[in-house]
Amino acid sequence: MNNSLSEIYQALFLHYGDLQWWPAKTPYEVMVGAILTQNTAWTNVEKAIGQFEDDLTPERIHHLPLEKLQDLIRPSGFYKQKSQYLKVLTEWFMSYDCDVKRIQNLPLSDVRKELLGVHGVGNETADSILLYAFHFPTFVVDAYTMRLFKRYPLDAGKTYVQVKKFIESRIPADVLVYNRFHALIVQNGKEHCKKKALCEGCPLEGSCKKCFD
DNA sequence: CGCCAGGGCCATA
DNA sequence: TATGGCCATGGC
Repeated sequence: MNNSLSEIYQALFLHYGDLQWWPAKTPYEVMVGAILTQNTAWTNVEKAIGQFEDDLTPERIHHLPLEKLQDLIRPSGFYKQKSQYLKVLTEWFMSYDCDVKRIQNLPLSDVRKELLGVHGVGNETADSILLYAFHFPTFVVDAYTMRLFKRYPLDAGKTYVQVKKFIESRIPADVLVYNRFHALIVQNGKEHCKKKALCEGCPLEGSCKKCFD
């Protein structure tokens, strides 16, 4: 990965160190968190997941009445939609007997297409589940990533898939590296690349265009 | 009080 | 392909 994209990775890695995601106990908890965190602060997701008191399983969600499920996840916001999303995503998982290894034996592109067919699972949620729950080498693009490449002098493309392909074509497919890079982009984004650019002290200061959204 | 967070769906052009 | 409205809570 000898290109200017790797310079971003190197700069962030030197500054922040070896960050890792995803804070979850089981693959299924990753899936749930991926839904609950949609346009939502992670602190709110933690409150919602905490409501389950260490009993967060596909079987429980499957049998829980919709209203009860909504009560539990309310702190994460958008609870009416997300309760539906959790239901259908859980159905999908159960259609594989909740067998992660069985899913991992399928082609990445196939699983990705299936996830995108689940109502409530878009590009980022699908990639988050693929990478963090199933450990497929797929890169997760998010709002911070899009923002970074709008401001950085690299033509990574305009759409989600374009930016994703741009990165994946320049950085070898590696679960650990993709995990770390995404975590670094988000950490940096929280400090320096929100809607308002806060470039002071940013490890990319000087090479970034500093343009605004 | 307003802004915004680790999006996605849907209608519209 | 690309906007815009909508969904909802909690931290700051």
